[in-house]
Amino acid sequence: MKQSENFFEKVYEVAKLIPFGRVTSYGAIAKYLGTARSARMVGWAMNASHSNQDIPAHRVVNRNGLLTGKLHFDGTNLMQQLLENEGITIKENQVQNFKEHFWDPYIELNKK
DNA sequence: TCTATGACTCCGG
DNA sequence: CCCGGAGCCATAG
Repeated sequence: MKQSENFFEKVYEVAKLIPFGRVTSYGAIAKYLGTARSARMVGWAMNASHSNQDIPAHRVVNRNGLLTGKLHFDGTNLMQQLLENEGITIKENQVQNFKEHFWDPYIELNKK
């Protein structure tokens, strides 16, 4: 019970730390949280983030930069528009130059 | 208590 | 290079 809340809270915390115009992957967050094999759980946490609008879930995509969670947003292209609004180009539900926009919490938050 | 499912990833053919 | 299957772990039914 408490652990799950802590897990969710951690996911939210990391999600909030994602810089403007940057994106990361579920696996990267999971790795940072110490549950690298639970990338799916990160997605689950995002699903629960509906109650926390402060969570920029649109900045979280799969490791290919694919907007897998796009369908989980209200609109059909809301996620894409939010990202494009941050200067990120989306094509075919995919983040262009994903490698350049990628933000790895495990590295970025650790080296500092 | 057990089974099914998923906003993922990795590995093999 | 593209496609399919298995692993992983937490939540819901």
